[in-house]
Amino acid sequence: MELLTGEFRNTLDEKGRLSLPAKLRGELPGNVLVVTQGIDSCLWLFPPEQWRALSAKLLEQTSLFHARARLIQRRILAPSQEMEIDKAGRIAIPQALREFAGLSKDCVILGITKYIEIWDAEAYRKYLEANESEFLAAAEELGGLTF
Amino acid sequence: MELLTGEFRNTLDEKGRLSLPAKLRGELPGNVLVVTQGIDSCLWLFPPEQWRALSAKLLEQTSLFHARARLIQRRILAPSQEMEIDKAGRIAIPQALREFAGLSKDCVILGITKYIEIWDAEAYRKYLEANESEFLAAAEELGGLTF
DNA sequence: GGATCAGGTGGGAAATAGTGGGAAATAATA
DNA sequence: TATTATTTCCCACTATTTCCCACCTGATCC
Repeated sequence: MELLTGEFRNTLDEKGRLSLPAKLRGELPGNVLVVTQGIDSCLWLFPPEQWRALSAKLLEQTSLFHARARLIQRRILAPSQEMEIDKAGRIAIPQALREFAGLSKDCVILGITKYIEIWDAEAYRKYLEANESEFLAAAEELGGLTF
Repeated sequence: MELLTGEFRNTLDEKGRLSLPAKLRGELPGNVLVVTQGIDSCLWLFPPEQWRALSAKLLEQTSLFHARARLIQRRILAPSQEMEIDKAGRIAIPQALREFAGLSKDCVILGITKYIEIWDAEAYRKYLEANESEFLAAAEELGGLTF
């Protein structure tokens, strides 16, 4: 698996299906992805292997008897579902997740090296707009990196 | 049994029955679940095996002679009931538990890897809303997890 | 330029899941 | 014991999901 990258724009159809760009699909190990709620209003898609690694780490740190742990479990682990990529290269996004991310028709698909994000196009535009200055500040902090 | 995950939204009918999502049902070992009061206003559903393990651990740590222990026992162990899943894939939620979790018509069903939670939809929305900043703080702390 | 191909989109039909409700069985009440 | 209420079992309707195929569009190739 090479690095998953690229920004794409596809449409969610009436049945809640979204085409994964062929460029990304080509880099995936199989035809199954784990879809879950991201932080910020987007969805995260992981290849099952990666997800197992991440969720195992999360589970280690959490106990049913700590409020914070329950919050993490409910917010990240619980919403996750394994979904199969159909013959046309689409995944069906479960309804609860569609609602969470506010997906309507136009979606943005981001390849972020090891996982994929899905945003509602409009929501993503607003997110970028709202965080532009924060981004510039973060970039300043990276100043130490020489290039 | 794989991991039970996914967030679903089903409706409690007039007779107090709730469909378990097929996705979750498929991962369950049998057709019996132990239902009990959870922490926060939700119900917990365990496969009998898991429940035995958890309740045994709870009992070990607790003594009849400590007030706190009795509280744990009354709050978690006592309300538990074994319920059977009917042919249509539903479980009947005992009235006392329905009241505890404030279940009305719309319910949220969460698969949390080893057990299932049931929430009133509205109550869950409020819980998430009330804890959003706590969640973001917790997520920041997870920053140590490399991925 | 026209044919071919691949990626993306839409939709019909069959199968499955979720929901509601009737009737029999059981339990509770007077 | 008669009556009422509750639970259980079963069936039926509806919505959703899944599977499959067809179409459109833009790029490539001859």
